[in-house]
Amino acid sequence: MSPISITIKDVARELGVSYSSISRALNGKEGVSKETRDKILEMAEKMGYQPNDLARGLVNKISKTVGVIVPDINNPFFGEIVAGITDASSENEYNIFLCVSGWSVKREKEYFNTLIQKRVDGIILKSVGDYNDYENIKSPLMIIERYDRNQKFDSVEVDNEFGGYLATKHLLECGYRKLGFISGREDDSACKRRLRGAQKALEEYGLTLNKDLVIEGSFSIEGGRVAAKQLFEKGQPIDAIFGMNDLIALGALQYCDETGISIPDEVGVVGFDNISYAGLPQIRLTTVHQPKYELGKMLFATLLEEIHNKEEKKPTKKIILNPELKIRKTTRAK
Amino acid sequence: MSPISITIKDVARELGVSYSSISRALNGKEGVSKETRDKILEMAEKMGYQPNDLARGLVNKISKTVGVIVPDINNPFFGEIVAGITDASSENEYNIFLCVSGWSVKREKEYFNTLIQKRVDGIILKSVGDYNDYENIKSPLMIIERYDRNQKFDSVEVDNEFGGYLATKHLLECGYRKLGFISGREDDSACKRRLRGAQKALEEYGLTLNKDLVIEGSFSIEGGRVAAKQLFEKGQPIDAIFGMNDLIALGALQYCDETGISIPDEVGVVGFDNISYAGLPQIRLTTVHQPKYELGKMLFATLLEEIHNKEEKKPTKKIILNPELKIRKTTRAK
DNA sequence: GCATATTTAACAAACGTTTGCTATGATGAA
DNA sequence: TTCATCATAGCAAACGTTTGTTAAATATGC
Repeated sequence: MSPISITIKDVARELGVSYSSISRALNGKEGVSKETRDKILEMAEKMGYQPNDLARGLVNKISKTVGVIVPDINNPFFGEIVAGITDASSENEYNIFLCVSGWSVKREKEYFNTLIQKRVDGIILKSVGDYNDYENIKSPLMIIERYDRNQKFDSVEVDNEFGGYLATKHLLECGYRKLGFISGREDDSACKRRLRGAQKALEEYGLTLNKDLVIEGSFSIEGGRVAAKQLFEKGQPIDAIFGMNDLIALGALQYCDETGISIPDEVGVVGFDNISYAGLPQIRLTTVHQPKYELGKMLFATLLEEIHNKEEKKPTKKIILNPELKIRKTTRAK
Repeated sequence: MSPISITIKDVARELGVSYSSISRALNGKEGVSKETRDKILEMAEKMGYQPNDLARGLVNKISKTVGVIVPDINNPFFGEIVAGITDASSENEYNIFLCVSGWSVKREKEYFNTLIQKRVDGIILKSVGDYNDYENIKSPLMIIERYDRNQKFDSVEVDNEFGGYLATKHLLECGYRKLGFISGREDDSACKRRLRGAQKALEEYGLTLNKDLVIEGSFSIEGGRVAAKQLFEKGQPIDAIFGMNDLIALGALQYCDETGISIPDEVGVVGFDNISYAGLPQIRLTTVHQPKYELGKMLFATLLEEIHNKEEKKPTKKIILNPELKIRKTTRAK
């Protein structure tokens, strides 16, 4: 009757050698002669020995595991970030726990807790709540799109304010003047900063951001569609929409399609993120590009640094990448 | 100097009680009086005690963790399946390790190994290689789109052959006769079965599947685009394309757009999966719907059953859901 | 050939839990 | 009062590793 799972001790018994030697041989540490090392390696291989990472983690206090919490894995923005993270992590022999909060603060907190219990080495988080809730966390934490006033955590993100500025300025340059804005969540920090950028652009044109024309929707196609409906039904004239992400912009486009509003003549639309579908010939959404995959890679790389230098308290890092305007066919030529 | 992480022993010391009592209290087991139980719970809470799941897993031999290996997280087909899996797992207090093989057999194998080492309770796998490689695995294994001749593993999937049949029959009913097929990978079992269904439909129309008109591409938009190019440049007349997934079909559409081929008059296109973008008003791709999210939920639920009944060897389960044809505007009316 | 340095390997403690067993004290029956 | 019963709580082993320390064996220097 073979054991469920064969351990270091089984190999040791088979070879009549102590298990400390097995451990050292397997980990390439010194203190074993080449001869016994080879013998051990061979036998371990032959017996199909697989180290138990739970036990390893317990003694090493390193689980080679990180947690990733995102609100929505089906939004390609997060999908691509996660792709970057998994690639970077597997290059470093790390595994990731994927947690999808579904925009629920409660679930996010629960996930955070179980990750702590799983003793992950670090966490990469896009919070839907308040980052300050995580203030006294001891494990390394990377923030996607941070905005904690205290700047307690490392973060990697695109310059959202500048992105919002680019998008809005473009609409204005195209001659649109009655801009509506569709945000994702009331207190999403990235949205806030994109709006701040928008305001800047408007001011350059002697305009001002009308709070009435900023609709709170949700970060999804359907959310964009209903928000667009609300926007148009307010009665105020609208000739352009800045959707805070591509999904929202896609939803707005859908609404215009349904109601026969012609794009880009009657109304111009610009999104944010540049998800892959935005570039399809049938869509060709004008949008602000974010280097999502690279963002993911950097998030992991920076987290890993943090993990390695856990001891020395270095100043928090805030890495900012540049967004880029992609002009396509949902805005008219200047 | 507070300890890095506070343990059961710290709580015990604080309370002057043995740690077995702590454990029993925390786990709601009997053998502790209500009085001490309350005292313990309160103190654990106050000290911010977080159980160590590594230690727990070590003794319980259950890690409350499952591994998921998919080829590509940015294909919404897998994205939605994973969403279903994560939702189901979090309902059951499980965490998932997300592994993205990038269609590489080597990476898939490596991931599989590390998952074993992490002592996951089970694995959900879409293999890009041969399932028989996993023949003598002891841990519960769920297969996405299985085709192991020996039927050794449980699986949940859509009836691919029927789906292929539906798509092809639809093209024929619309009057298209010169069908080209774009497959994802040479030996992808789902593709094979979709083609078998296609063959059946062709035969009903007295036609036969011409191997020359089956192109091996890759499961991506770009893959679909170049495969479509190849298909048309073969010189044989083509008036319809069945892309083995929506990404491929989208790529074919893109090629047609670039070369001025009009859809659906000159050429009809049908895809497979019904990813959310296929339904956008600008796209409206005719395709075969798969209930992806539900697939994910069932995959996890079935795996969990397996985990719980690990002992008794039950016959392998093969759950098959029905696909559904979504007729939209990339095929002309009958 | 002897003392010493060095390599190799074994022992045992530790990591943070769970749990079977035992000891203690209280309770109840006779 | 005495004995059996029972609820409560403590002890210690176990899970599968890593690693500091010690012991044995071999090699080195004179």
